[in-house]
Amino acid sequence: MPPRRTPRSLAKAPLVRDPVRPRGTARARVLAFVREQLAAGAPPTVREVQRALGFKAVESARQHLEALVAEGKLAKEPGRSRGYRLPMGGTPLPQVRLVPQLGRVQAGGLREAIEDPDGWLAVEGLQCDEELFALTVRGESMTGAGILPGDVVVVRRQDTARDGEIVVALVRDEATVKRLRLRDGQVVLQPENPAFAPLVFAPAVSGPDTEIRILGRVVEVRRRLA
Amino acid sequence: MPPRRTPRSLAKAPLVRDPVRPRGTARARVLAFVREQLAAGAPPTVREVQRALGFKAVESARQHLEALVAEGKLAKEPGRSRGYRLPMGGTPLPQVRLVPQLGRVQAGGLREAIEDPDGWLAVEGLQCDEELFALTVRGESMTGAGILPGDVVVVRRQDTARDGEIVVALVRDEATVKRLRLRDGQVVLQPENPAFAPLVFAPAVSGPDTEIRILGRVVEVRRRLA
DNA sequence: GATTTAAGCAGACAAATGACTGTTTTGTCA
DNA sequence: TGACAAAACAGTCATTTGTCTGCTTAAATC
Repeated sequence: MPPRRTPRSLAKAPLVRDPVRPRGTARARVLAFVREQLAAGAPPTVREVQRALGFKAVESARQHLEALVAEGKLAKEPGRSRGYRLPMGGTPLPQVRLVPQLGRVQAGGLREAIEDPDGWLAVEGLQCDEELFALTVRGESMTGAGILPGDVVVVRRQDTARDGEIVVALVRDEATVKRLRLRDGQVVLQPENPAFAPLVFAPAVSGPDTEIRILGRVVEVRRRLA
Repeated sequence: MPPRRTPRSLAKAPLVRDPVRPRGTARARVLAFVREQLAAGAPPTVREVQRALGFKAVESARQHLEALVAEGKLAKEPGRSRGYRLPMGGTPLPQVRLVPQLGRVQAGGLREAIEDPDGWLAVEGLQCDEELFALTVRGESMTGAGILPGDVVVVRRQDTARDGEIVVALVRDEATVKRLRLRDGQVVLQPENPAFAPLVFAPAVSGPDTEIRILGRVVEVRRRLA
């Protein structure tokens, strides 16, 4: 809705469009067009469907859309503009959240790395106020916990953690994944691989000034196979 | 904390130092919300941003959105409702796809189970024409491959697989995850745990009539930690 | 030929949505 | 403190957008 300042020529500007090409029934072409628009970033309005299909009346497009909803080939979010979606069989849609995926984390540069991520990861079912990021695991020190090199870990940003939790810690300017152990006033980063030795630190409380700094807790592990 | 970028009034930028804001600035949270909505299927309206961020005025949300466009972190299609997109130069959003998550797979009931899933999983970067589903792993037979009980595997539906791939196979009315080995005309389902024995089958080609039937190939492994 | 049915058309209206103007609050710094 | 700017707020309006009602046309059906 570009009010006063926006020229109308821009307002009517193109969609992902194809000229008139009667392929399939009108209804099938409506469905195909909605799918294209959804893939292109946003579902279309009824009038965009009308123009794309060459209808002379808005209602023609709307009838096709409603018919597709009745057939179960489309879903609709009532009361919203551009409310047509792909049907999900009645089960509720997961709450998807995008999490920045970081390449390399340097000392102190966590915040900068989050600001300029290498990519984005879709994660579900997590609190909206949690600060999350994702890292790719290097090394085989956690294979015993089912975390292999190349796996992606989703990390909840926090400065402290409890005994037994798997954390991402910054040790000597390098981020590593280990299991945290708190014993006798010591902080131990415990690998889950007999070939690796635990890292033991003195202070029981981590902070910006200590040798070790906890960046966060691992809340999810992902692995892509080929 | 490092100095923030200067988003506003670039002409006067040198004189005015940017104030240090609390962790999740409002503008950053607006950007995150738009990204999430785009991943969920459609960009939000200005008023949806307003409600999500808790603004009491629509204009507050709109100013943030326009500022993000000026910063180049968002793009806008003028003249359209829900016209905010990601800029072409930025990091691309993952193409999120929803995959049905199945509870228990009975013999022959895969198609029915897919039709009526227990839930949906957001998966990215996969071909749109692939038929995918998700399963929860039972048993410890694949711990050596980093697949633990309770993990969720994303499976690409296919009847055959190649040697060495991790597959989901239907054996005696039960779906199991194993590594596939094809040797000397035999089909071997190889566990990755010394405590388990491989399952050996005669025919090199699986089908509806044989003892074993391959349901698909594991393409992703996920594990949630508390 | 009359009836029915489906598809499309035309126009109108109300709600949703984007945008504008002006005011108030809030935080920073001289 | 007071000046200043950014941010947030409140209210209003224009455009878009969904939806409704009634009408026309064409094909199928009896």
